[in-house]
This record gives sequence, structure tokens and C-alpha cells, in this order.
Amino acid sequence: MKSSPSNGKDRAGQSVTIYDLAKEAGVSPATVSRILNGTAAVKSEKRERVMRLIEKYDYHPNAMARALTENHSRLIGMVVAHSGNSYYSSLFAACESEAYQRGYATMLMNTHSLPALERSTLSRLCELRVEAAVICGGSIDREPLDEDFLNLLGSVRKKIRLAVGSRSPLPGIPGIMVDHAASMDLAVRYLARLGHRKIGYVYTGPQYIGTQERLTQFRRTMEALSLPIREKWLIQVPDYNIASGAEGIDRLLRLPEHPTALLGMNDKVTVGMLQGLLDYGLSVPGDYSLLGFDDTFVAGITTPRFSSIGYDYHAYASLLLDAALGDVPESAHPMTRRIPVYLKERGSCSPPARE
Amino acid sequence: MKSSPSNGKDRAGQSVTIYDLAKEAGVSPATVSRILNGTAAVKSEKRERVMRLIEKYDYHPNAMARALTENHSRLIGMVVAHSGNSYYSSLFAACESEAYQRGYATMLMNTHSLPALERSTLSRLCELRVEAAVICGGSIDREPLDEDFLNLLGSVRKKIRLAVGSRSPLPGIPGIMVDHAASMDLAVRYLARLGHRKIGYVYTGPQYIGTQERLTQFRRTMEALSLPIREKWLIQVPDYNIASGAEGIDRLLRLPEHPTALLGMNDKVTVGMLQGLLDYGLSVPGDYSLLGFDDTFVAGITTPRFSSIGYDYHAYASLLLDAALGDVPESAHPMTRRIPVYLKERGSCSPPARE
DNA sequence: TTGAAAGCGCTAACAC
DNA sequence: GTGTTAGCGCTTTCAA
Repeated sequence: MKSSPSNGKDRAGQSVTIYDLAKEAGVSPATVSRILNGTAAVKSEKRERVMRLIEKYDYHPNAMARALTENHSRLIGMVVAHSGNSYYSSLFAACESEAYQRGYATMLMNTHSLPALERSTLSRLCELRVEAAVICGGSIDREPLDEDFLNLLGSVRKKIRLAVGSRSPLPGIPGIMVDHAASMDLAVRYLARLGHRKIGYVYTGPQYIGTQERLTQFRRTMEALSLPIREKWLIQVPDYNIASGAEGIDRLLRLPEHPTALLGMNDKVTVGMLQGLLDYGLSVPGDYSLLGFDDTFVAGITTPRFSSIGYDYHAYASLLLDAALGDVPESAHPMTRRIPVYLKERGSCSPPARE
Repeated sequence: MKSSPSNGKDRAGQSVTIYDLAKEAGVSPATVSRILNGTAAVKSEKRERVMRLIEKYDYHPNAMARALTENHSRLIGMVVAHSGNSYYSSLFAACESEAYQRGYATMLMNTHSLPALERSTLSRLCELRVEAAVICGGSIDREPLDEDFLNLLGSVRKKIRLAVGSRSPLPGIPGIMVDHAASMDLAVRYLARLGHRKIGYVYTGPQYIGTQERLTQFRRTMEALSLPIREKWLIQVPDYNIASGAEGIDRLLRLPEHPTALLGMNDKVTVGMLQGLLDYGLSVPGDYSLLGFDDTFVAGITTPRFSSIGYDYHAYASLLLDAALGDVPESAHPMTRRIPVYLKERGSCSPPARE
């Protein structure tokens, strides 16, 4: 027999339930539920009485209990490599806002690109029965994909919907990804249009898909424009950070011959490159034109500011959630959608002064 | 009568339960539960059998159901003003990591400092029965505190533990806050030690507690050191952003007499100030010494880099979670703990060149 | 050691 | 319109 959980006075820390409300209002729990959800018409007199009690006790329905019966949690999990990083935090902010509008709350979890953490985080999300998880950064970006990770994704996908901020790793898991090829094409053609023929590129993480796509496209566009590709000017540095950018410049300037325009893998690397150039007493765009990728706000705070290839985080977030929440049959072909890119000019590129 | 929820073959999308495991292993659900939680000794033979099934089905216990019976969700809510902002995203990253270590998952929600969103967000967290919520930014920082908001906090506090990244707003709600007075004292004394007597300060948001504490301390320390306070050099600008910093410099340079050292409310404002100075063809620290607050990474990417007063985000996060998860009796006196500050030198301050 | 059964707070199917 | 009742998946007495 079901009896009111809090009989008589409230038990400490125990929250009010629909049974409490029902009893005090002299109606059944079902009626309270109907009022709460607008599931069916209820006599306005009773509705009034219940509403007053809801006010009085500042009643909040228990989302867990609700999720248990309705079989949906209204929760979305977002697992990123480093939420402290401005790329991920901007993307998350956009996703959170998208999710909120659709009535979902968002859990954000960091993996620091550690496979063990990726595994346990995904496991936690399964336990929480999130309705979908969005994965950005970490193993998902590796090329080729790690087999263990792929297995993990496969088994997680059986339990919860998944979408990734990368190319689709598996049938049934849609991917949304920046159009890296288009971004590189845009960058190179822009510099070429300014008159540059000698273009250098400082890049990182050859094990990541984005890097590979950009590098490939770099060669393609250079060739398409009949510009010479100098392997020495393609400089691979260890990390996605400022120090690596500076290191890239160091190595570049030691070469006998230099390019007239420079591309940096992302804004952080480009900041390092800029600092490196300035430390050598060189000027931008006087001595070198400089162009970054991602168009984060840092491109606007260096001196000089630098131009950067960017894309719309809100569009990205929106597609990511559509993909995560949408109905993607498990059998669907791997499907990757691309985010379009744009060029934000800030005056760090000009026609080459030297040959 | 209780019967296995998935009788026979798995129903689509329906997940495996302890009943399924129990039935297939030929034990009772209670036994499975005991194995899962190590609540009681179970014959290793049965344990083996169950474990194998857990593997086989990649079983994940339903955290919602568990939360419902155990009456704790292992969830923490973090509500911030703008998670895209590097101050909040760094703080969140630190909190998430702290929470994860303690076995909690974290929900991050943005309020954009909108009272309506603050209210609905807190409401949502109550429904989710998070075990604690941490509030940073928005109304919680206003001085004086809005009465409606205070009421809201009071009623939320009755349902879930609360901690705020500001001063304690109410008995029973602990506050953890940067030691703004100490930070300003450190800043002014540092400049004074370099020989500066004329110090200007560009600040924002006089309706916020941090601003007020800094401004008050600015006057105090200046007085303590017998330095002249010039009201004209205390420049109030509208926003916490780059444009405001530049505006501050504009207004300052129009004055007949100028200070030799400049303080910026936070790093973003300071970036704007730096850009403003450079735009006027002035140099740092040649013409003006410049010092910021928060020591975010932006202080290291401008040219020149600038020194800034900072504090340890991890210590901050750790105290915040201690406070949120700790046992704070509702009757406890308002209690605010302060985060110590440090000075990070990056060469943007030197002895004054002029009088 | 183990199982049966009650209950966590809510929704929904099924009467009336 | 409204109440009764049976779960949702788990933990936890209480007995055995």
C-alpha cells in the first residue's frame, strides 16, 4: 500500500512530493501530476488549490523520478579535451545555450585527452542516461582513430546518441567538423591574391585529422595556383601553444631563404609566431604577412592584431545538437557535415615587400 | 508482482537492468546490487557469474534510479555569468576537476547575468536535486545585493547546499572570494616601491562588490603611503572589455596632467588600455607603467606583455567545493573566505621617467 | 549468504 | 475530470 512519504510534519532535508501536495489539497497524486504537466484538463478550483501549495512549499518536481518513468533525462553530456581552452569554452558556451533553449541541461566534462578519462567519462554519462553526448577533442580527432577508442564509441553508441566535433568515426555517429580544407584554401588563395608566392606554414599534431586535412589542402591549393612548395617551410612543432609558435619562427629564420607569408596552425601558435618575429626585430606585415586559424579573440589583442580564418561557433553548436538529438539510425552511413569558414581581416597581411 | 522488465529478448533502446542480470545469473536482484556496491559478501561463484554478464551486456547501473533510492545525485551545479569568458572557464575547469576527483559530475549553466535566467537555472538545479550549486558572477556580485535575488537564494538554500564565488550573501551560504583589498594593496605598494606617486585607475561596474572593494582599498593604500589621490585619474568606464580600456585611456590623455602608472580593472580592460596607449604612440613601460588584475593568459600575449595580479584558480576551486559540499549549518554566520593573491611580473612596470 | 518485498517520486493506463 | 494502481531501476530492511 502506498502511503504519503512524509506523514505529518516534513522530515528534515526531505523534500515535498506530489503525495504531500495531493493530500493537503485533497486530490489525488495523479491530479497534481496532470496540473504540473498540463497532461489533462483539471477543474480550475482544484488547480488553484494545488498551485497555491506549490507556491507555499516552493515545490520542485524531482527530475530523477520523472526521468525514471518517462525514460528520458533531458540531460546532455559534453565531453571535451580541455574546457579551460578558449576554443572549447566558446564552443561549449554556444552548445549550452542551444541545449538550454531546447530544454536540456548540459554536463561538461574534461578528458585532458587521456584515454582512461575518456573511457570513464563516457561510462559516467551512460550511467546518467544522458540523452546524447557530444565529444570534442582528444582521441576523436586522431588520425587514424585508435581501435580501442573506436570500440568504446561503438558500445557507448548502443546506449546513448552520440555526435562528435570531428569527422564521423562510425556509422550512426554523425560528425560535425570545421571545413579545414576550405579554410586552408581560403588562406592560401588570399595570400596569393596579395602577391605572395612563398608561403610557410607552422603546424602541430600530425596525428590529428584537422592538421592532416589542412596540410593536404595546403599542397593542393599551392599546386593549383602553381606556387612552389618548399618542404623546409612546412614546419612541424610539438604543441598547440605559444612556445611552439615561437620555436617555429626560430627554426624558420635559421634557414637560408625565407617565405614572405606565414600561416599558423591556430591562433595560439600564431601568437607565438608573432612574438617570435617581433623578438627578432621583424615587423608584421612589413617583413612577413601573418595569418592564423580559428579567429578567437586573441587575434584581436596582439600588437599588431592579426587576421585569422574563423567560423561561426553558434552554427557549429546548433548543428552539433541537431546531430546529437536528431534521429540517426544506427545503420546510417558515416556522415560528416562541414562548418563553413570565413576570413577576418585585421591588417596582418599585405603584398610582399621583397621578392 | 514484480516481473523482469525485459522478458525474453531485449526491447529496443531499453537498457539492461539488475533484474535481467539477476534472472540470467540465477540470483536475486538484491544480490546483484550487493555485488555492484560491495555492500555485503557474496559467494565468489555467483559474483563471477554476474560479473561476466555485466561485461557481456556492458551494463551500466541507472544513476537516476540509484539517486532516487539513495537520495543523493552525485551531481554538482555550477552557475556562472558567461562560461565563454576566460575567467569563468578557467575557474570552471578547476572546479570540474575537483568535483570529478570527489566523484561528482558537474553541470555548467550560463545566466548571462540575467535575473530571469538565474532564477530558472537555479530552479532547474533544484529539480535535478544536485547536491550543491556553486554560483559565480551575475547578481551575486552586486552591491548591494538585490532583495529578490536574496530571497531566491534563501529559498534555494533550503533545498540544496550553496556556495558562492563572492562574499557570503546569507547565513548558511559560504562565500569564497578573491582578496580584492589585498590585490589592490599589493598593486599600489608595488608601483610606489618603483617610485610612482601618480597612479591612475580605470575601473568598471561600480555596482559590483569587487570593484568597490578595490576602489576603497586604492584610496586606503594611497593614503597610507601619503600618495596624492587625484579623482580625475580614477576613471570609470561602462564595461569589462577591451573597448572600455581604450576609452579610459582616451579620457585620461585628454586631461591636463597625467599619472605615471596605470592600473586596469582586469586583464581585458588592461589590454584595451595598452592598445589605447600604443595607438597614441606612447610606450609601456617607458611612458606609462601598466598593471592588470586576474593574471589570465592574455597578459602574456600582448606586446609588450604586462604584469598582473593573480590568484590560484585551483585553490579557489578547491575551497569552493569544500564550501559547497561541506557541512554548513543553515544557522551559520555568513562566512567569507578569501583567496590570496600574487603579483606576476612581466616587465610592464618600471620607475617613472617623468616627474 | 541470500531472497522477498517495500519504497524512492513520478507518470500513465485504466477505470469510473 | 478524477482516482487507483502499476511500474520505472535501484537499495535496503527483514527473514530465512
